[in-house]
Amino acid sequence: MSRPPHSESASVMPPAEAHPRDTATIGLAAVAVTVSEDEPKVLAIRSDGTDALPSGPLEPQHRTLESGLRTWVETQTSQKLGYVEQLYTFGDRNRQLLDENIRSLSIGYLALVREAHHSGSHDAEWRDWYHYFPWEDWRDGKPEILAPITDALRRWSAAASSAEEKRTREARSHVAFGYGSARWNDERVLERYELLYEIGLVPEAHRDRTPVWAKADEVMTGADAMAADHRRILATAIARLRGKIKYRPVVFELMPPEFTLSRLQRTVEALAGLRLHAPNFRRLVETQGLVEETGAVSAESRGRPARLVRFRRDVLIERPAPGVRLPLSRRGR
Amino acid sequence: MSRPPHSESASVMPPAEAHPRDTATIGLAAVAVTVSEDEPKVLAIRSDGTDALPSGPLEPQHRTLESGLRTWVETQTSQKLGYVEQLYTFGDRNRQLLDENIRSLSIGYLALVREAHHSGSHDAEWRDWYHYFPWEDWRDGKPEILAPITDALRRWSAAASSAEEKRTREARSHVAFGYGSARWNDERVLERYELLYEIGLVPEAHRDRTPVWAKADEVMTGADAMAADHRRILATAIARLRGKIKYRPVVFELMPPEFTLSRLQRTVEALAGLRLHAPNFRRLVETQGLVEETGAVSAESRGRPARLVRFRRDVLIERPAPGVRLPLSRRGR
DNA sequence: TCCAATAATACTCAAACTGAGAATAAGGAG
DNA sequence: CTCCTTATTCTCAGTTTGAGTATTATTGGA
Repeated sequence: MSRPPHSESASVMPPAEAHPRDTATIGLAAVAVTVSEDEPKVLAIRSDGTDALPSGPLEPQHRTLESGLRTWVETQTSQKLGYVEQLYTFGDRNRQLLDENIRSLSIGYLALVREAHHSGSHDAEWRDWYHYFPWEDWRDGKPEILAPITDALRRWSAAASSAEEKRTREARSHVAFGYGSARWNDERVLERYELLYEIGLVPEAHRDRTPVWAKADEVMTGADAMAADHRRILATAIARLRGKIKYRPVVFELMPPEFTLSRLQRTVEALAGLRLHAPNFRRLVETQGLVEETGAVSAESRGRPARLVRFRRDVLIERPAPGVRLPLSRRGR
Repeated sequence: MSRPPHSESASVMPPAEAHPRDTATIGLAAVAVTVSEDEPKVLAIRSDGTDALPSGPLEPQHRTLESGLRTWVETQTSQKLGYVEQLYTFGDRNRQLLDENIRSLSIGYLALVREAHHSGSHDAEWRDWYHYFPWEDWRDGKPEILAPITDALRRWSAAASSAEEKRTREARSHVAFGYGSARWNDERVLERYELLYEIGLVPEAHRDRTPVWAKADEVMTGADAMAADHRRILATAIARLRGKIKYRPVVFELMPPEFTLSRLQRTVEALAGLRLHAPNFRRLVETQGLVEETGAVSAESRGRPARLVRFRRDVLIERPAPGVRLPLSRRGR
């Protein structure tokens, strides 16, 4: 009755017959992130109006999934990637089968890039990720685009067909966008995007012909869409990164070898889309032993010069799971 | 120069030509977890000696990846799955191409099952996951199998060809297995397994013909291997689950509708492989408002009867990211 | 030259949270 | 009735966190 497990290792299981019905094309898509001038940037390919992530199909000459991804990004953008981590494998949401028997999947990756290389002739560009998600940036207080969003969410809740349904819609809206009974949570990026998609406030939903509540003319303006499901992949990446900086020292993958604590703080703020309380932030970084003195001093700033520090490699060994917890400041909350 | 992004959505990009060189078979594999009698169990298929996870190839009739997975698990084990989450997509580690042009990937999933269904005629069985990872269970103090492991790790470090290499090996061993300068970290399950694999202390490494340091006769006894890369997938699942219970109320997916706090505690302990301090555990659960009184009382235990509680659904709304942080007890540390 | 603005850094304090242990409560078995 | 077992409550010191205030070191004018 039970079939043999999937034939991943031919050394254990006899290989399944290679039958065209069982195949799929694998897309590889990269969310390459850098922070420059205190803004989070993502590597995007601009063509005919819509932006896309660097991506391409997995090919036989790619030794591993990750090397295939690196190759695609390099050929498309001349950008070398540093830290790379797999995010998620997306099924073909709208079942756009290429032909009857072949389906397509895409594997999304998060990549962190220290030095943004300026692509010369390419149509690749580092773009502020808040162009795609303006509601995610609370560094200067509540983003203005949130007002029309919550208005629409309220109308959506009001349009529910039952009291039960209405409560569910309200609860989801509150949790996702942090109003009413709930607080803003910087990590719920994907949840927010998916809610907007589901309701139809985002152009992708209409383009994909998903059945939605909102009419096409209610689609939100002021935020850029992306090709295919790339904005969903980007949302996944932002969510993952925002979560991860809190328990793993990944921010340092985005910092130069030597940096000041305020530069570090502004980098974290850029990613989290939140302001932090400076004294508490430094206390945290210092007591966690995440950095060490270089002895040098930065001349960058107008005010008091800042000490230059570097990442302490050994924290990876010592601490169980060091990261940069977020000492929030009131502002913008 | 830049190629069009991968053709996931035909509505945006022209579909790439369906070329056999670009295809792959997709395996779906499930780590179905339950906790019964205070032991963490995983659904395994036993055949000819080696255990395997329920798994099978993605097929055209599967509507989504997840539904394909559910179908495979049900046909192979008659077990219905509750909560399901995608874990990771594994490339074919040993490049076992089925033929020249088709490669195989497998997508691993974590599934949580409240009530373990007892498969009658199937060769499927719920097995204690510590059979595969005996070193992961610290509930009764340091597991005995750790002694031979750290011995081997020390020999491996000593066998390094340079002082630099030696230090790296020591650091990795210490971090992974929590001795020397580092503490045991319950979440480093995958790291530990991969280290053992890399060194060759685990039979899979020899079976896969990976070049390893250890000779075949040094392979650890007392732990069960699995087919293909299934033990790696299981390690990924355990690591994910151990991490997740700390910030999301997922344990409740494994609990019956009503339960006692000590049952809840023993479930968490089973998953984390650690003992917790009971008074602090209840304080945590109560102050987080994760449960509510049912009014009823359990007659189960020999001592004082325990109150029955149930999961408070609204915590999903209220709290930013509630979970069960682990108030460890000294014992076993 | 000195003052204002600016940025970096240090210090303080109350509130909340944690780890640990002791103490008490409510049953069952003998 | 007493001991054993498990559940539950309390206490307490130590640590961490959020928030505010103060101080220090520069630069750019007035």
